[in-house]
Amino acid sequence: MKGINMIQLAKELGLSVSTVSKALGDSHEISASTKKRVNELAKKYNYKPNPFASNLRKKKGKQIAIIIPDIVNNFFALAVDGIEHVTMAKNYDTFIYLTHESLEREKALLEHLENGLISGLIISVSSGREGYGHFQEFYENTKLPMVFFDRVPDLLQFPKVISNNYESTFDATARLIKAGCKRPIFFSTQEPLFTNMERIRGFQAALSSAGLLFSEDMIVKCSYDMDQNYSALRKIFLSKKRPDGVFASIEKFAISLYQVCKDLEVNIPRDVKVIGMNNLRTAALLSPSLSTVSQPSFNMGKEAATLLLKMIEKKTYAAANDIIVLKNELTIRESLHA
Amino acid sequence: MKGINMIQLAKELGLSVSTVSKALGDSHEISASTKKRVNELAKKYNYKPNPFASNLRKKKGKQIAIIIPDIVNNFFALAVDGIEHVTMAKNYDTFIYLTHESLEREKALLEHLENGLISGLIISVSSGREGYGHFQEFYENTKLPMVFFDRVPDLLQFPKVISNNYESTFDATARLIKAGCKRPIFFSTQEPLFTNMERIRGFQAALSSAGLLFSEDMIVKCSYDMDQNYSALRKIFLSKKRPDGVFASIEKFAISLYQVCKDLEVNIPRDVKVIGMNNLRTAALLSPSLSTVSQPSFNMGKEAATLLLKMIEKKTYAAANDIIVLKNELTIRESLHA
DNA sequence: GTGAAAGCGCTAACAG
DNA sequence: CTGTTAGCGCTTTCAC
Repeated sequence: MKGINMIQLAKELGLSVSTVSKALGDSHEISASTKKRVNELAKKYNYKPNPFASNLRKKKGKQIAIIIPDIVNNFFALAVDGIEHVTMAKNYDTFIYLTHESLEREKALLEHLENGLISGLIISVSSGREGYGHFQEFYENTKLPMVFFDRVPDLLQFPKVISNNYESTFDATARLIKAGCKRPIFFSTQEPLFTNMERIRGFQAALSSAGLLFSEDMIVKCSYDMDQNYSALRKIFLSKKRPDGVFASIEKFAISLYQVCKDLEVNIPRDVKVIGMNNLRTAALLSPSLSTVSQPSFNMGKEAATLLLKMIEKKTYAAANDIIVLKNELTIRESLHA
Repeated sequence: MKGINMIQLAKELGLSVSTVSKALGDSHEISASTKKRVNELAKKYNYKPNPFASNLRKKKGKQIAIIIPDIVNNFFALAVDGIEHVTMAKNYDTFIYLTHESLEREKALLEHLENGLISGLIISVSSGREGYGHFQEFYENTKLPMVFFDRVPDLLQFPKVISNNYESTFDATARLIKAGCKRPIFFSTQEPLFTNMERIRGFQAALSSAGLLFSEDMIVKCSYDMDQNYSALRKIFLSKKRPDGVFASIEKFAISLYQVCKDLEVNIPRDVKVIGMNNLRTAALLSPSLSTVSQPSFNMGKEAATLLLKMIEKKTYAAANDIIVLKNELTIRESLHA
């Protein structure tokens, strides 16, 4: 029962392997009747073509990979959901790899994937600290279709799916200011990620357009480590130059902030107004409810996967410069009330 | 540069392919000096063995699969994180498949994976509605190592990683009662999942041990659809026989409940006390902060993967009856204050 | 310690 | 419409 192969099938049918192969591939050069016979016997024996053999022969397969920094983050979880949605529909198998924000890990992963395991790659970058040479190199070595989403290497010529970070951060910051903030700060990642840079640009532009002065210490580099983050924020809120508004660019950051404010009895929104960039379903249930800029994560995943599969199946050419921009959504809640 | 293979390597080295193969595999029958030469040239050319060829030849590979109902759920996201933690360390590639609670999808997936793509499987089941024949069948057909976690098929003889659902639900329910609840209810999944059954058992036992009467309508079957769920809960809280305590067995359920209570102005914890089974980082920040039973999800994933890889690498035999039980953690917060 | 040869299961020319 | 043949790139006897 286990491991019946085409040769045995062919033998039992009194046909040649190649005929069987073509029949199973629904080739036009095979008669309907043989196709039927072949398919029936294949089903009877629960025959499944060996993907290694066929991939080896065809020099490609229906496997792709996702490389993301983290899965315990609603944004990425939703994106994976979106990706899986389309790969499943098209019968692709999807590998998942997590970099945990480690550049080393990301490089090692790409190098590993040069072995030809996959036919395409969806990536959200872990860091821009040392440039994106490894992606370029991967591409040179493999010529594999790659699509980036959200955290994209801005300087590289690859198809990308992003959301309108500049505009939405501009709008959010404007709301912060409108609600009375004179000295809002921006909780930023430590790495020079394009996504984050765009948001900072939006933040700055909103300040300047409201006639407020921007200073470097308005950008607070946060850590992905919750404990470290907590201490750093605590220090800031204990200092005399306490901020009166916060834009938290990452899901985790707003959570840390809420904890700090709770413990220090800093009142949100009276003492400090907050907007968080995230996709937490619980945002509306926090105390106070958290105003959010949420990204269309599921759809970003879907778009990225759709694009990738098109490239793999060559239904589209030279997608290399495609940039798909989706819209973020601003939801004002209690944390921003004047 | 792209696609150099062993034959070319061998040619350039003036060696035979088999020698090169053995050298790269660090075989004892190859001299240290040739090994060195081979490895150096391989590195120089960035040679990567073709996994399809080697998998085909060896009839197995270093790929495994995860099948889970959902990734947009902190429990599963954390479990995947735990799994990836160990597969990464051992250089396994990990496929991810989502069933979205669909039995059909689950069956189709298993059937697909009978093609031999993977060497092992980690599963959290989507439903027990029609038994677990498909898992048994998959095993008969493939003899592949399989490990179940959390949502496990209780009647099947496979290794499992679970947490102490009975005990922790018992304890949680006891706390609900101790806080004054006379008529607590249990928000349950619709499917007869083992996990859930265990929790219900714990719930019932706690009632009976406190001398309270159990009635069938204390078990409320919730939907995974948030909207549907919302309406159903709303109805319950508008009825005259309003519950005074809730144990929410799934992450989403507590969220829906909070929304309903907020909208209906039912006060938590005064009017109804709540404990939720989940791993939300925001539980402490909800209003009121949510008491939780949290599962050791990351570790469950780790244990499951560790066990699976051991089975694959035959370092352990007949693990078929292994059941690893980890402990859940009860955290009391405002939602339960008397 | 090294090499020759067979073949994993499949696909794709090419012939007929 | 069907069959023959030649590999895909690697591992593994078995000789030497």
